Amino acid sequence: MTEDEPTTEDGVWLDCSNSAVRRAARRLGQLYDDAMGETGLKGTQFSLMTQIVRSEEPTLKRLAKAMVMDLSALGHTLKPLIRDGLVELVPDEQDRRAKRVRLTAAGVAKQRELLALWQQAQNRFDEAFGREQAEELRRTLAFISSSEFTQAFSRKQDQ
Amino acid sequence: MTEDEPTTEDGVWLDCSNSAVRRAARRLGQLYDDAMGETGLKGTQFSLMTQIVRSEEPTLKRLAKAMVMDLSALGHTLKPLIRDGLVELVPDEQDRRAKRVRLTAAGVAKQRELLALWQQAQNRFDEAFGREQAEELRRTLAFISSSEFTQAFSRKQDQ
DNA sequence: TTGATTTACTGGTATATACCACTATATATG
DNA sequence: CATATATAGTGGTATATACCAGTAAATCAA
Repeated sequence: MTEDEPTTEDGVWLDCSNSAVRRAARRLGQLYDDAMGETGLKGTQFSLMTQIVRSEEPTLKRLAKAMVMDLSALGHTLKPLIRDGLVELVPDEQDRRAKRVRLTAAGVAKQRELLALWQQAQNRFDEAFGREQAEELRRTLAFISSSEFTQAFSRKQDQ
Repeated sequence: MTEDEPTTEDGVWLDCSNSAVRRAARRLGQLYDDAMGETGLKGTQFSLMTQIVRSEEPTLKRLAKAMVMDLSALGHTLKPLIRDGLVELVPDEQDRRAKRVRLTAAGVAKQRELLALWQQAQNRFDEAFGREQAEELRRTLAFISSSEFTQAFSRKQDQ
């Protein structure tokens, strides 16, 4: 083997937390998307649909907060799912500014179908990474995603 | 305080590694982008420019690998930086299929300017999260990003 | 009750990122 | 050498995601 095309990923800049987490997100995106197979949906879309179920007809605002996502970004992300009849928006009765998000019947069925595929990917992740460590990593990442962490980060601003 | 608008982020689906890492990526993206301030660039663009420097005139292919990014995605991501005169592509002498990526003089200056802002954000992160833990997290994420991990994950495929 | 402010969402625009089909170049094979 | 194959990059299209400027509805204040 000559020295070109090194298999070791040399020279990678590993010092930035932001960069590190995005790299990992790209990698896991590929892995989980693969696992979604021929369903036509991506891992991100499955996550979003699952969060909608968990949140029990959240408003867009609340769902955006749960996803740590910009409200308008969420709106755009939902469009393909609405177009494909998996998700629908229902005006709130009390507050006519608000819209509630829910899965359609087709959406519920699709989410169930994807759940099995997701579980396989998740199992593979846990086995490859170690179940204990995987759980700890998810807790760690949830902490970083929390507004508590954002506040701690922001407080450091003034020296 | 009444029970509407709960400040606790309840009902968040925390079980998915893919979802967890993306949520954290969105959060850190906001934080690091903020830190880039009025420079007109985002944290991702700074990371990319820094990786270009570290890789010493990589080809697009090698840079994509270092970033754990799809080759064509990298091409698209580079476009605004090329348009703004911060990055340039130079055809390789030996292999005329390949193009090498490098910062222009303006790009080098800009990267240095951003470095100081990035360092502040990174310091805040390390203080808020704990320096030791931050380093361990980055190592962990680098492992997940590695092809070694992808192989381990993929081997689990066949039961 | 009316005017000011805040809140929830929408649409536009820009970057981030992936996959696919295509082109051009390089390499391997008979 | 000529052809088959593999490699590097480009362009199109689609989703992911952010910020900003608007609109409409709710709430607060005088």
